[in-house]
Amino acid sequence: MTNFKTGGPWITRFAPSPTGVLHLGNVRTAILNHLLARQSGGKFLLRLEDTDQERSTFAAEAAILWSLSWLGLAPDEPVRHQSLRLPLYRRTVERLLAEDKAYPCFCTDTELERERQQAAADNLPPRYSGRCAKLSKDERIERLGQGLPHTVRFRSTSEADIRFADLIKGEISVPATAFGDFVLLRSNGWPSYNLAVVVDDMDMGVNLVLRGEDHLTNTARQILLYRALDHIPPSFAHHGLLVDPEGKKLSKRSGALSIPECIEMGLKPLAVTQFLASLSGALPTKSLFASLEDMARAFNPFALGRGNAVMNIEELKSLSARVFRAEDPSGVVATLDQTLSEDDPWHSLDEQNRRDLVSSLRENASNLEELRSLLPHFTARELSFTPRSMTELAQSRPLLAALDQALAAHQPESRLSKEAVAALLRQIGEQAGVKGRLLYHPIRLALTGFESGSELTALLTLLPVNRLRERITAITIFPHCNHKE
RNA sequence: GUCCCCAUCGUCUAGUGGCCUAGGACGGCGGCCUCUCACGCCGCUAACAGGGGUUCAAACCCCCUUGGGGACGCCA
Repeated sequence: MTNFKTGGPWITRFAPSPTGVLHLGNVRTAILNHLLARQSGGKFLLRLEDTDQERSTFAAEAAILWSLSWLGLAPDEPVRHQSLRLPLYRRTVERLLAEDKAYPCFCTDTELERERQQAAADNLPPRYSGRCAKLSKDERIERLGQGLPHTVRFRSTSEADIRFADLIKGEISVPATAFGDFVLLRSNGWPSYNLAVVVDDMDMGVNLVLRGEDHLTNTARQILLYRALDHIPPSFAHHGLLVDPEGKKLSKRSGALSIPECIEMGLKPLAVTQFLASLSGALPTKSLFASLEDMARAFNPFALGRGNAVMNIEELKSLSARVFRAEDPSGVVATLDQTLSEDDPWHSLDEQNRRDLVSSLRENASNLEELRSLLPHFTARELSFTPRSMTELAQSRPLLAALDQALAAHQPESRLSKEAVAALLRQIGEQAGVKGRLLYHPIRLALTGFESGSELTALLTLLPVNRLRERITAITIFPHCNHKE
């Protein structure tokens, strides 16, 4: 039997319909397909299922492609559009028609709707009755001749249950009665989902279909189609769905984040991919990965979980913060170089200083935005204080004077070493007769304007001596009061 | 309603009949570090849904119950 070990290399695909933005549920499927293809030395393909003319938009298509590229999920072959391959689907349907494996159906929407309501009232499954399947050859020719609008349906009457070995779930059995004759070609000439999927997966050489378990019954339909077309079906693997903390279907407010929203929140793409893959059980959360390739190497398809996965935003955020703190600071430095306004004091810092600043501040931030908001602690030209802080500073005047004096002994342009800072703090602490909070807190306040932040000794090494003294002088002359409190 | 799938700490999971007194991660709680917040480190917490079988032995195999999810479109 084929399984993740004996099969492969896997040619996988992600096949979204361009009808909206990608959310975490969709993306999980894409990531799993991508990692599996990479891990097995196969290929990851991308196909846009834009056969619904009413709902598909170019804006959605662009957003999807953009989101995938943000995640780093580039396909190995050009993106395929189903809307560009209509003749292929049509030819396939004609073949099935000729072999009497499909038939035209002239039932109208209202007729079908009435049937469904009747079935519901009778507590029967809402399925197509197969009325048009029984039409005689002459009746068919006559109606076709009249140019009546019609769909083409597949004769799905199978006497045996449809069985297949799902690579994640194991043996699956779908009863032959689970669905009726389904539509292959709509009355507007466009293919239905099931037809297009089968034709394209065959044509693209896809050998593993990995998708959400909401497609389980579609799989049975598709297997029937493969048989009708004398083609061996690919392997199938169905993962559980993403659900909210209550176990309900993921809704907007329960964490159905879209990728644009993830970007807005400052989440790291690698964190999103790792989180989603680990939610499926196929990747550990403990270690961090440097790249998607790294992740693919560690990816274990055997561990893919069968059940649903509960979306936990806090866990995603915490993973993202870890990723953010672990990456090389130069990327962040470069981003700040480009995005901070030209007159921002940031640009007056030298390269080493900028790196040190980022490394230090990052410990208190979980993403770029938070880091950016901490920057003024160090770079602001003028600090402002609350009345309460000013009281504390006034009381600490002797201490601050001692600090200023001690700083005067150092080169104005230089930055202090950690050791020098430690010695200096000890010295002025003794001089002013204070220690602990009474020593550190006023200094932090005076130098940053904030009551909390990164380690004080690191802080003192980050600014050149003259800047430190400027700040102390500023508050002893006339500090800015923050009236907002 | 019918059919399908799923069921281990709060969450993601390890577990494929004896290595299970059920392991890890995240969270929570406590502590250490510490001027603060965060990071980091240490410790603790907490689960086999219930009931029947099979077996010398069951988290693991079978059945039932319960709970959850999904599917039943000229959407994908």
